Amino acid sequence: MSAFRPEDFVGDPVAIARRLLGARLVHDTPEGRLAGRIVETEAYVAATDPACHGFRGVTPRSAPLFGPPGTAYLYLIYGMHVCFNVVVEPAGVGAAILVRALEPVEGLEAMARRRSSAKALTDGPGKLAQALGLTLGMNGRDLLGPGASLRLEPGEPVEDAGYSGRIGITKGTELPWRFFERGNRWVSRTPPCALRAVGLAP
DNA sequence: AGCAAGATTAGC
DNA sequence: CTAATCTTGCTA
Repeated sequence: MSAFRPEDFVGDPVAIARRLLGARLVHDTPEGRLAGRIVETEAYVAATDPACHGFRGVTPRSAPLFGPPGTAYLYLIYGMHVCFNVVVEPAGVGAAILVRALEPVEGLEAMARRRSSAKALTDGPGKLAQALGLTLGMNGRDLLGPGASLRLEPGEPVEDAGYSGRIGITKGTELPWRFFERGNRWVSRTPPCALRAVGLAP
């Protein structure tokens, strides 16, 4: 596989979230190329999922979420952190994969500058957005075009993946829609409640 | 028009 | 454990 096609992001959103592990998120900036391997994801689906921003239909904020597959959907959370998602499913459906963690691959120095820290570069949704310089202005962009400065590229599939309930939400916690590469240091720690919610712990 | 909650993070 | 910080979307 040389490049993603829109149809790679159509199908079961949960399966796509799992499959996205190992793909590369690349941002070409004036200071150089910033890239990371996706090691933690979560699926959100408007139709059935109360935690999804599109659950109550299209709103000004969630509009990009209803775009075509391979679109970027970014939003501001807690008034200060940007979160990055990849839209999946045909236009109008409203589903996306939140990228929660990256393993830094290229441009570590620039990432550290943006983060003003050498550690904790990309081990959280807000942190990776800051490290890669992702902003709300990138909302609605196509991530699959070969010329896109912000793009998604296929990578080696992740063999050893774990799953759990999604983190940091209050609705839909029982859905096993979070995926991560086992043993990767950039994956955020799984709270016990996220395991219990999906029956993985007593 | 007013307000509570939020797909988080850093710092004490 | 809690403050920070501000937009969104509901309720009136």
